[in-house]
Amino acid sequence: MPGTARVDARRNHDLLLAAAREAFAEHGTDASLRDIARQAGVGIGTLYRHFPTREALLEALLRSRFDALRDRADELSQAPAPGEALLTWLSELAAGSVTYRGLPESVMTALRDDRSQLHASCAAMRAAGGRLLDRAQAAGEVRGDVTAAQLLALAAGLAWAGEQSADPVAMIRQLLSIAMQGLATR
Amino acid sequence: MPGTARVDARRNHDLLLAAAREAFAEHGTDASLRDIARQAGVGIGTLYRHFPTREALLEALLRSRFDALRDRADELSQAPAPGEALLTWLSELAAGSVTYRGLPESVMTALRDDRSQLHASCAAMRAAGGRLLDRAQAAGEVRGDVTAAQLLALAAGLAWAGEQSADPVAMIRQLLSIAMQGLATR
DNA sequence: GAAAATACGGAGCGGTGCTCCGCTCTGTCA
DNA sequence: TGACAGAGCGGAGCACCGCTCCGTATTTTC
Repeated sequence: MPGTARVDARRNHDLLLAAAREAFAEHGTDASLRDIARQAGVGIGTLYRHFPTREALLEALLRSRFDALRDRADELSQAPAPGEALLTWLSELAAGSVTYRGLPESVMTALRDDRSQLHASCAAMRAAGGRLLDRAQAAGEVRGDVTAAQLLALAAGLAWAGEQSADPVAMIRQLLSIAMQGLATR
Repeated sequence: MPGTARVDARRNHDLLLAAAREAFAEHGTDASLRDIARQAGVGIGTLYRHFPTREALLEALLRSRFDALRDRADELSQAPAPGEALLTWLSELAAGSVTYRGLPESVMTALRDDRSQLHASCAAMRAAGGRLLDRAQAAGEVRGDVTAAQLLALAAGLAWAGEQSADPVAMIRQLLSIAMQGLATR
């Protein structure tokens, strides 16, 4: 998309992205889209033309991060200890969830709705996590009765619980510790 | 409050409660209050006079249930197996969370804000769960580094994850199974 | 039946997401 | 360089939201 559009369009695109990043960071993923347009110095119509849905805006902000998480999973699937690798990946996944309040909900919604602009990158990330899970299960280090969807739901649930707490990072770490012990075989 | 008010007031109170129960069940805890008033055949002002906040409405609908859960915890604290008792209680807690979508969030919000009308009953329930937890920890059946607040956050997080899934009941059961194994000592 | 107390209802305010369309500005081509 | 097609812009407008405020209606009391 860069280069192919008019220069004013490209400029507004970038201004909107910057404003959205700030607004989501401050007010969570349900920040006012009007405020974002205002902050970008742009009309509300312009925002909707560049990003027809809120998911499209989130996708533009998060795609690279989700892709990185997917690559990270593939990288970790070469690690010697499959169980440890899964723990590492889950930790990084959960850690990233604190950037925008409401992000776990957005991810779960995107996974449920394949028309969502966020769907593709989330699904790719889940698939990569699933491969990590499969390997840990094959190695006998993780309970066999757990699916990738459940794993993602678990991570999202813990991240959500963190959001609700006074110290999200500490809460997530503790809940993750419990969850990992719960995932281990017997 | 029953008997002490005007008969029309008492009637509208009950109509509102019935409409709210239905609306929350259908649309979750963030159902439109205007719709609830409309459904009750009452003005929006009347709704706000009877229930000044959404939490007040929820409290009226849930107080008895929370009280029952508190009593249940006290009853279970006499059970022979403290760990099993905790599992039973958590299961019942999580099971109740599926009645209204968004309920886990309401509970966590209420616990965080002691001015909320829901706060008292939620806090009492958490305290009762905490006693159950203490006993399980004293018996050496549950990890010592877990607090009542974390336990509630965990339960709410799993319930929230269930809400996001296609089959909430099955998802909650599975996540709870993982969580319980994670809570057990080593 | 009159007076006092209480409750009612909805217009109205500022906010939201989202659409639609007249106008502006940019890139292109003669 | 100047004109023109069309891509891009912006905000008025719609329907909804939570919430307040106050003139009116109803119930209770005397």
